[in-house]
Amino acid sequence: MPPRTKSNLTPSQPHLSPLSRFSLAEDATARIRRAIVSGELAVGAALPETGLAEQLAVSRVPIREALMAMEQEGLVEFDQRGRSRVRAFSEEDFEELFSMRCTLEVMAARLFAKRMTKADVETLEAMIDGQQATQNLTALSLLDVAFHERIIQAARHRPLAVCWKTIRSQIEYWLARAHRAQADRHLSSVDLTVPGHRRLLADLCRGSEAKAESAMRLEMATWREWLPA
Amino acid sequence: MPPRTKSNLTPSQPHLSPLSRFSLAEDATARIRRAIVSGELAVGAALPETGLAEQLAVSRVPIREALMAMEQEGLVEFDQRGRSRVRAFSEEDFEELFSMRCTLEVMAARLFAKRMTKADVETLEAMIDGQQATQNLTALSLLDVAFHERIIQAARHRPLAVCWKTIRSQIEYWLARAHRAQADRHLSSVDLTVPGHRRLLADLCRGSEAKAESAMRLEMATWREWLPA
DNA sequence: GGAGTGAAGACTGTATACAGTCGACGGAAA
DNA sequence: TTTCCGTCGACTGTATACAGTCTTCACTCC
Repeated sequence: MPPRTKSNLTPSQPHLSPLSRFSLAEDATARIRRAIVSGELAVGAALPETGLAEQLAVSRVPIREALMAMEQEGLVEFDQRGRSRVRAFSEEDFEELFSMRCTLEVMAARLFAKRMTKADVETLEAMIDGQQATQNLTALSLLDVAFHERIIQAARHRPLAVCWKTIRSQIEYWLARAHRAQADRHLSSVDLTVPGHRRLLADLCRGSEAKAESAMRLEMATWREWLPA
Repeated sequence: MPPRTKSNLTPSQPHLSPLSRFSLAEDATARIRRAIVSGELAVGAALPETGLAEQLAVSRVPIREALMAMEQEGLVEFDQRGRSRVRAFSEEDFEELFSMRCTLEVMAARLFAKRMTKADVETLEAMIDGQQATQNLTALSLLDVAFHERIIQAARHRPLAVCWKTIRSQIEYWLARAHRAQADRHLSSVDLTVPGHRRLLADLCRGSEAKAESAMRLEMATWREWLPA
């Protein structure tokens, strides 16, 4: 690295994206989310602020923020007294989650068909290639969700993105849960996911809202059937 | 009130709903929300935690919670440094809000057609009667939103209710804003709202999902046209 | 034995204290 | 005059302290 004097630090200095500083609250949120999605924290487990603060070696303040964020994501629920637990999902919860996802993703598909850019498509293609190269099931499910999220981002619709955030973690939870339940059966899931995504992307790119909608409905139905109850 | 001795306090004591204790954070949220919706807090105004805490005579902790909740509701936004401001809405924001509302309410209408109970319908009818009796424009707009929220509650779909909560306050904001802008023109809005709601409710009760959807789309279109940009 | 009672512990809600960052402003040097 | 630099003030992020509530459980009194 060349020696850098003050005079080298001009405003036009390129390629130095600002340091991203995560707060302790954000870190705690990510850590707790991962613990719930992975099953490390069992369903119904109590989440006392003091205990979590001790484990994560921070004060209760960032933990409180994290728990409130996780409630918004639907992974944590509070009782009347303010105590939080890992949310227990019922069969009905899953059906509701699925129908909500369907509604939001169909809306996203129509918007995508109208608004997509070349860069969007290239990014998505690259993501599919990344899925192709994956053998790890957990990683594949995360990439799967990330792919759909990218479509929603490309829809460039702020309220839609906010709504999506309220169900995204729950979808990850269900996928991870399914994988844990029958890791063996799904070893071929790459062969299922990748062509499905390629076809979906191709249909979304035709520019027809109606075609985009039906393609997304097909993708949703596939996901629904694939996922055990 | 009859004198009450300890022996009268049996578990079967009726009609004493538990005291609802609002936390300072909830109170602060409601107060700040009202201030933004009513225009008391101007668009773009800084919302320093210290200042709000002083005004509301609480510490910064409940204020922080309130601001985070308001961000989720879309009325407050944070900059990179964590400072919050009253969100500024653009014309595009309004269009996005409207299309999101349309998607969610159509979904709710279909669910309502399937799941409504007699009690739901009676409640909604009573709400319409309440609107009929209103002359105050601000009160009417709140009742209008409450009516639609009641339909969504009757849809009994948890993720849908969560998504609705992310846009509800923004809708109230736009309605209040419209009323402030042209309070005179809308003195006849009762005559517009009440029959519209009656017709909507009647169509939702026919039990046909398709009819419910088209009725709700009509209601949304009416709202859209009625609301100035 | 059973119901009432009181003290202890666990936990949240709220307040206060502390630390670090960023921007504004003003003064000094080129 | 312009630029650089340092100080100050405002504000957030985090930690710690305090207060109040609910549960539990043993104990006492009937």
